[in-house]
Amino acid sequence: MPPSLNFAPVKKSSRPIIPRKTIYRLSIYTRCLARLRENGIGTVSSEALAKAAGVKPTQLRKDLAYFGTFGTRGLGYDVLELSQKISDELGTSRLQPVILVGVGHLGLALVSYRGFEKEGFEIIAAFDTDPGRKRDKKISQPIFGIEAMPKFIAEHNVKMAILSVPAAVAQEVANKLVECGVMGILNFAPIVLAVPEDVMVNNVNLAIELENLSYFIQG
Amino acid sequence: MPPSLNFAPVKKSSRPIIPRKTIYRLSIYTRCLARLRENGIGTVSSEALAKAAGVKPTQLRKDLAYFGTFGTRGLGYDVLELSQKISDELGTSRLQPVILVGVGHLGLALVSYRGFEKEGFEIIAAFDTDPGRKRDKKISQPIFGIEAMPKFIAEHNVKMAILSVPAAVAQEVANKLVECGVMGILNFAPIVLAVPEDVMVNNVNLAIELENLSYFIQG
DNA sequence: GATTTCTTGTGAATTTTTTCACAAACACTT
DNA sequence: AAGTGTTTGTGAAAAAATTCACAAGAAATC
Ligand SMILES: NC(=O)c1ccc[n+]([C@@H]2O[C@H](COP(=O)([O-])OP(=O)(O)OC[C@H]3O[C@@H](n4cnc5c(N)ncnc54)[C@H](O)[C@@H]3O)[C@@H](O)[C@H]2O)c1
Ligand SMILES: NC(=O)c1ccc[n+]([C@@H]2O[C@H](COP(=O)([O-])OP(=O)(O)OC[C@H]3O[C@@H](n4cnc5c(N)ncnc54)[C@H](O)[C@@H]3O)[C@@H](O)[C@H]2O)c1
Repeated sequence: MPPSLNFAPVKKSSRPIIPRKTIYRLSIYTRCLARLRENGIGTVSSEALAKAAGVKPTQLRKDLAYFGTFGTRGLGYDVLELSQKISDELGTSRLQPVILVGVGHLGLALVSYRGFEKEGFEIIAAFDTDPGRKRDKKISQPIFGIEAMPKFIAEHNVKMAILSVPAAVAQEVANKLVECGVMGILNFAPIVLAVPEDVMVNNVNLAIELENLSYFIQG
Repeated sequence: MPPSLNFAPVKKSSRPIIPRKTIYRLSIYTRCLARLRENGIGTVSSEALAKAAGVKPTQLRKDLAYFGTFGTRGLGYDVLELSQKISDELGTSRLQPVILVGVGHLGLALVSYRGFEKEGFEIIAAFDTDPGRKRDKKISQPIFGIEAMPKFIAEHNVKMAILSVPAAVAQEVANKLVECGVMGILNFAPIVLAVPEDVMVNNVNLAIELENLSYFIQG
């Protein structure tokens, strides 16, 4: 789930193998820690942090145990230090360049969203078959024609892309991205993309999320 | 899963207990089956369908085994029949009314998206503190002030909502939704919502999806 | 400084999920 | 109608993830 929704087996070469679900939760923990920090809280127990993150305390501790021990018994975790350690582990200490392909209704909302920068990402450019029509909107990133993509990806060493084109062309565009060297795709098109196994796809399928909700609420 | 991103334990009263991940996959299977149907294919083996869905054949068969046996040995599954059976199980045979709260950049894209209807959902109305400003856009649903929400939910028996308001007010709006009787929330705000345990929240957190991608591609 | 109170870290137990392996069932061919 | 080739359905095994339970360590209190 999202979570959920992404099942591909994951291979990692170096470092200890950390379960994918743990990685998701680490992301959640950093966000909870950020809020604690904003509120001037310096120390937090696994119980309190777990509650904020919506998980059990033992799970939080187990998750952290995969890559180190950071707490002080009888006291808890130093908020700042733990934030830093998780960021280091996730590799989000440095900003990652991301491109977006398909500047339609959804793509435009994503491109104009200012929330990603705070989280360590930046959509540095967008591409569309019909780029001209989008220029009037007040967004800061450049929008290029799709033919400019290969050169751009190479020059900026782009490794991640957001794919928000119609389903009918999504596979074809994904192929092009892979060909250009993109290793991670966040896919909004409601299809299962076929990619080489060293390329990772995370799917965001809103219809499936709704379907899932509807199943579980009607017991 | 993305999905992926949703860890809440799930209680279901009646019917056999089907794992949450299986439910997600059932949704994927129906979509693959729909494409097969469009291509005029009447029968499919677990191997072919699993490949299309990006899972292993034995997993597909196990998933189906949770609620019945629909295949013909030596032949495979009838595409139409299996579609129908999964839809029945998921309860997507009938259209579910959904409302959206927070008609901003993202909310507008979602409201104007015509893809949900095909999937058995319909955003029947949207709500915002500032509804007037949005009216000029060419969308078919009505946009109401937030104060009209309780009455609307009650009258239309709404059980699911999409939440796309700023993070700062998301909890407050979620509380209101729960109070009105909403049982399932698809949450786009990057915070962990606190809700009663019989209310289900599916989170879509794009920054976390990107973070996750970035972790796994840099090995 | 001894004692009490917390809270972590973790091996073991449990639960859940996935995969294996193969008999049973059916289709298709001749 | 017998024989051959597929493909399902499913118990059993394996793997993965979660939870338990508690010893060990550190702080706070007296
Ligand atoms: N809008 C939503 O709320 C929403 C919700 C769920 C899923 N989705 C999915 O997200 C995707 C985008 O949805 P949308 O509503 O923004 O669609 P859209 O039609 O508004 O936008 C698609 C954009 O992709 C561009 N495009 C088309 N072919 C292209 C190509 N070959 N290369 C580059 N760009 C190309 C088009 O010019 C257009 O700007 C679709 O797959 C849709 O199913 C959208
Ligand atoms: N835009 C994106 O691409 C994107 C990406 C990831 C996450 N998100 C998240 O989605 C949410 C919405 O993002 P956005 O970019 O559309 O924001 P936005 O500011 O464009 O829109 C928010 C809307 O909510 C309305 N609103 C504010 N308070 C409200 C209340 N109490 N009740 C009802 N409506 C209220 C506002 O009037 C506005 O129309 C945010 O939580 C954001 O973090 C957005």
